[in-house]
Amino acid sequence: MKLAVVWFKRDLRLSDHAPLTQAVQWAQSVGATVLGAYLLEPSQLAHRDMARQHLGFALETWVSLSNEAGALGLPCSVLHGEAVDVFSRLKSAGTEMRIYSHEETGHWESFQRDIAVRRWCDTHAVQWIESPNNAVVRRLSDRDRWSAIWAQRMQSEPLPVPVFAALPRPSAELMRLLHQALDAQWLTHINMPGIPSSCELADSRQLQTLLANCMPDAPADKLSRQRGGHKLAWDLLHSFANGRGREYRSAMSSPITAESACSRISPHLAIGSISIRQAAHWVWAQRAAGIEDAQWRASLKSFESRLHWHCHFIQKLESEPQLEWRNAHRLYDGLRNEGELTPQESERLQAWAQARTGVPMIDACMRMLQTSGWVNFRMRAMLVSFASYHLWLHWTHTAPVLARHFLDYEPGIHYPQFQMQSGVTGINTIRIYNPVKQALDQDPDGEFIARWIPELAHLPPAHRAAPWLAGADLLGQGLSGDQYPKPIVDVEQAGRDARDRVWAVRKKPESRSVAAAVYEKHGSRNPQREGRPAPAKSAAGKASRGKRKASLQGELDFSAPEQMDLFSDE
DNA sequence: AGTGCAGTTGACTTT
DNA sequence: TAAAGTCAACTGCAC
Repeated sequence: MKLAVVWFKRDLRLSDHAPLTQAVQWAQSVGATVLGAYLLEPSQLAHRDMARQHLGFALETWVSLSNEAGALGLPCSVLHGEAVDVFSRLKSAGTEMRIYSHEETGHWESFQRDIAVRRWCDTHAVQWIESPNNAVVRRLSDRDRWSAIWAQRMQSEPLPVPVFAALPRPSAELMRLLHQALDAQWLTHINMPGIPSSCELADSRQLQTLLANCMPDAPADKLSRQRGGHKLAWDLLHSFANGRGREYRSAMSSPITAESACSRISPHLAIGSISIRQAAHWVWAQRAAGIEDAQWRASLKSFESRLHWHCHFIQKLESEPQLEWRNAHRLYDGLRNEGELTPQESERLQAWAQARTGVPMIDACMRMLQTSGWVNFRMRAMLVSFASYHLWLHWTHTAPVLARHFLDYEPGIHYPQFQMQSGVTGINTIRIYNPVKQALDQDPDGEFIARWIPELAHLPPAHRAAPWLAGADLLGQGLSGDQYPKPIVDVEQAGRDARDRVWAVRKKPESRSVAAAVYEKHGSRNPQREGRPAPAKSAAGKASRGKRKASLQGELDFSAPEQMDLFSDE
């Protein structure tokens, strides 16, 4: 008896899924049965970055995949247990087994889990065939070549949903063996005739027990987060194209306009209900139709570049998984406290995480995130900047907090971004966001602050960005410490202090050579972004400045590469 | 009309 | 997708 297990990880889709396609091909050639499996692994669910919303979104996506797959004739099941354990049980059903999956770029524990699975497969005569994920390259030796690989991978046609009809149905004998091997409680809601459907999955007592064990302290799922399922992902792209995204490029910066002008497909990309290649082909199809509107054209271009950057960041974690817990540029080690928090640090971390820093734009963005699981990129960068610079907290303490809040949490984007926004990569410009300036720029009417911090809504709009500057007469009218806190730091002073401390490291003579090594391994080689000569100016003084700049370009220019950063697609 | 000057703008540099 | 600082050109206005 032959069995091909398609191990779905963060690639919950049926189309453009190479492992699934390959499994079906093999199964047809040797008469094997294909089983689609989604694993709920206690050790992975217990990771500090995981929250119930992630599992909720994943299961919604899985249910839609599983129902469609069932209708097409592919049996799918959720299997509970550690990966090696689950595969051992499947193998013990006496099958000749193969595992098909994508290469996963995840956090350290998933990396270790994959090593363990690989070792188990090698010693148990099980073939595990992994396919590359999007444009991420395993064992990339030369960063210079990466952009070309991205283009090559993206340009090939997305794979269609395989035809399952010709596959042998799982025999009663196989089903009996699987049930026996997995034990009834390990095999949940297989989508085959006569077996309960998966729609009650998220409410099942089994799952609640599992969650209670793995995430005992996790807050409840977010009620107003986006919902999962590949159909919803495509709906988002359609509404984006039908007007919502027209002003994407100019509207993505303000949290007010970004909410609807951004594509919002990022959670779907994170769980893989749509592939980067599918999204890229969608963009190109829009463009092929011819675009009259300059604004929409610019927005689409902007959107496409984010698909590129998505993989660019994940590639960093793929190439150096230690980035999850170690600075890219080791000279920054020890700058902030990585160990146990002092009581003061702990208080600052709590205030930030609980949206009571007393700095309205920070707290407003954190509250939006807490409620919905999403805020636009610029505001995410500001939240990280504030924690890392003004509050002087090490990113290893703050990254898990936002990981649990981001519905679109993607480890490969999250950690490189946290390092970048904390100024510890050495190859990126140090960006210290001023939350008061951001409030005035992105929320000039104080509308966003009033929405998320009703305690401040009675203040005149001009005072909402920095209520501590408001006169005593205004403060007396109900704005007091017991309603909305005073700022826990002096924003101006803390920003200056942080800048001085980070630049002190950056200016050390040995810093430059380490940065060069970081750039060699991780830096962006996008020719459109880098080494572009400044446009020549006519005036003599400007020409001489231009010349000076040009002469510097032979050296490693730390400000040009990596100028464009993002947490996720917006 | 031309000059001096404070204030503004924009390009560019520094941190 | 930073923010602050520098510098020169420009502007509006008073005289």
